[in-house]
Amino acid sequence: MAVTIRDVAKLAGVSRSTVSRVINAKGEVDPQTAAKVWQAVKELEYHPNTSARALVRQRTDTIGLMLPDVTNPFYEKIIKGIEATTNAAGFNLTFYNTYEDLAGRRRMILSAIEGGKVDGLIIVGSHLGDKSTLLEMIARGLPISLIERSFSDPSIPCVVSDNKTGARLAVEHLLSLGHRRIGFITGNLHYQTAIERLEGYKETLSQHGIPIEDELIAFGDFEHKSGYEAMRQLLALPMPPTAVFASNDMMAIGAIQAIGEAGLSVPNDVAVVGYDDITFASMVHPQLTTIRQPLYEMGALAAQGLIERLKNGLETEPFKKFLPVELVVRKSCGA
Amino acid sequence: MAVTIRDVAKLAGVSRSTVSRVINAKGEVDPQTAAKVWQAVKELEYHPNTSARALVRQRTDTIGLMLPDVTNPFYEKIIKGIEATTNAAGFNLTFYNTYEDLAGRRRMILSAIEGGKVDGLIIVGSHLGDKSTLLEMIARGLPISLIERSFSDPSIPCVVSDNKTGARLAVEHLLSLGHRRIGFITGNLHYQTAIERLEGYKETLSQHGIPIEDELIAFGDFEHKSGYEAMRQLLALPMPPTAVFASNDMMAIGAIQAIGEAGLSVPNDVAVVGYDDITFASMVHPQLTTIRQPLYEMGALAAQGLIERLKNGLETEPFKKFLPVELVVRKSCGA
DNA sequence: CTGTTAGCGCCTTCAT
DNA sequence: ATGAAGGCGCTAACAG
Repeated sequence: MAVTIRDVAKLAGVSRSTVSRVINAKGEVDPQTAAKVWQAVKELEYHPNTSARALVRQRTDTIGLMLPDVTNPFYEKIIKGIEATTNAAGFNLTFYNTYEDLAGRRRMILSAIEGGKVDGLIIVGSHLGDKSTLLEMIARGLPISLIERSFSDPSIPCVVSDNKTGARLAVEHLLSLGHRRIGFITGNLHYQTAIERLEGYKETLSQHGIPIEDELIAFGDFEHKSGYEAMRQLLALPMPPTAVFASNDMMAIGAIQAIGEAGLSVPNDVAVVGYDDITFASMVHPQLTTIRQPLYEMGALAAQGLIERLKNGLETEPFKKFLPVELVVRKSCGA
Repeated sequence: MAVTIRDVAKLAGVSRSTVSRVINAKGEVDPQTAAKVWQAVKELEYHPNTSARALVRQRTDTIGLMLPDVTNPFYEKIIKGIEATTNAAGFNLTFYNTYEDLAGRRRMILSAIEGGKVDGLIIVGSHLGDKSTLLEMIARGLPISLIERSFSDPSIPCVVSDNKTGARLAVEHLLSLGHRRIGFITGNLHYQTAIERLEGYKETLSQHGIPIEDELIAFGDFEHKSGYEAMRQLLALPMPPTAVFASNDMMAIGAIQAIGEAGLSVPNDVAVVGYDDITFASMVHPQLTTIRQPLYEMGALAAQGLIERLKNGLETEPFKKFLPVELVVRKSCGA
């Protein structure tokens, strides 16, 4: 059996409540007794039982992070930002991979929070079809923070970045380099970010008096493979684009592969811009010109907001953060 | 307050123990009452409290996965293999990022298991300096499974792959392509895998009558950046290698970047072989020739072994798995 | 400053 | 087939 608080109490010659006071630094305790208790704790290598503690405290001090897939490189910086913040605040972090399973989402959220597995939840990048579930959860008062998904409803805490401006920066960069036939690879259009970036692309072209050609818009789903395929499609056009803006870096990397396989080179034959600035963007050759989202900061802010809410209860004002993005010029455009 | 088993009992007009029997499918219960209970469960959206349940059952049905950094792409396939297996067996999975913090490792393990956060632990790729901690934990009888780290002690369950043969396959492939000056980029030599791959490189060259030249061995640490820097160093040699074998794919990708920046091309000027076959290996351009470790399977096996141990107690025989690797020929060697 | 007491929500004998 | 009672390990009033 594992060592319990009774064992520590016995060894230290005090009551269980005193041990509890000492290890939780609550209430006044004679320094002498405290020392004896710590001594016993060390000697027995006592570790308070997490379940027992959570049960009586009615909180777990852990936050859940729900996203499609932890192992997707896109989430790296968001995760690091969240992790740093939760760690600093003394919270544990546990991951929930949804694998896009819309049907299971509602149950997952409920079982996580209502089942007392976590005190609150951070949800990243949810599908537009999740709308009603999300609204219901918020209406119930469940402590939830959203990243990359916003609602006009002011009661919903969320942090998003400026996707439209991001797309504009990308397109204008290519325009300034002299490109006029600029292809676009969409993300999965069931996601808010994908839609906003597409809108940004279209609006920017229009503003510069360039007609939008449907054949220059290829549909992807944010995955590497779809970027590769979309690029092949664009390359097969009678008049292929001289530049391509992909809705995320993974697809941009896929596009670069397709360009290379076609015997063409980046940026000489085709310029490529990505989106996100994931770690890999600067690791591939040529290094990717891209739009940087402040992913680490977004994670940190979402975590911070949730933690505040957890500490102060519902009286905390729900926050809405709208973060700026920036163009990062590297090698894939020949700039 | 969250709904508890009392609420369900009251609504269904039965006692709490009956509710417990129904939801856990234990003991005989009248189908009629069972139906009433399920009805109440649904109506109230009852979710059993995880802590209370864990406290009385003395188990959490969750397995911990301890690794340096979940967001490192190397772990993707291992994680997926573990996750699929634990899910299928009804276990939850929680991650522990160690960030190479040797000092904290012992405490993390103890607090996870002794604190009753997890029933058992899978530890991936631990530093050689962890030896005593690991041995101590095993000696205590803690349920732990190791991946990418083995001990001669038969009581320690571990799954590793054949690193020496992997290195041999890589070197022989380059040899067969006519290369004679083959550079090598080591991994972090505090890890078993790095040492074994270095040994494989040296032995293979010797067997083929090629002298080992120290200047052709550059030191890396498994990170992308170190591969880049090691390659620059090799390229600066009076007589640079015509081929390079990197101890993992991330460093190989870094090496390709350095080669490209030097105005040379892969595979025409320098051939490159990686190791691991992470997902990215086939996403970069040119696609990476590499040694495939059965990472998914390694994860699955480690999880399986741990779960068996958890179910059967200590009487389960500790397992040792030694898996084969294979050469995957793609584009980075010009084969 | 310290001990006693009473649960937290659930499962599990033991009766009935 | 069902209910009553006890306790998992811990914390938090309440006394003293």
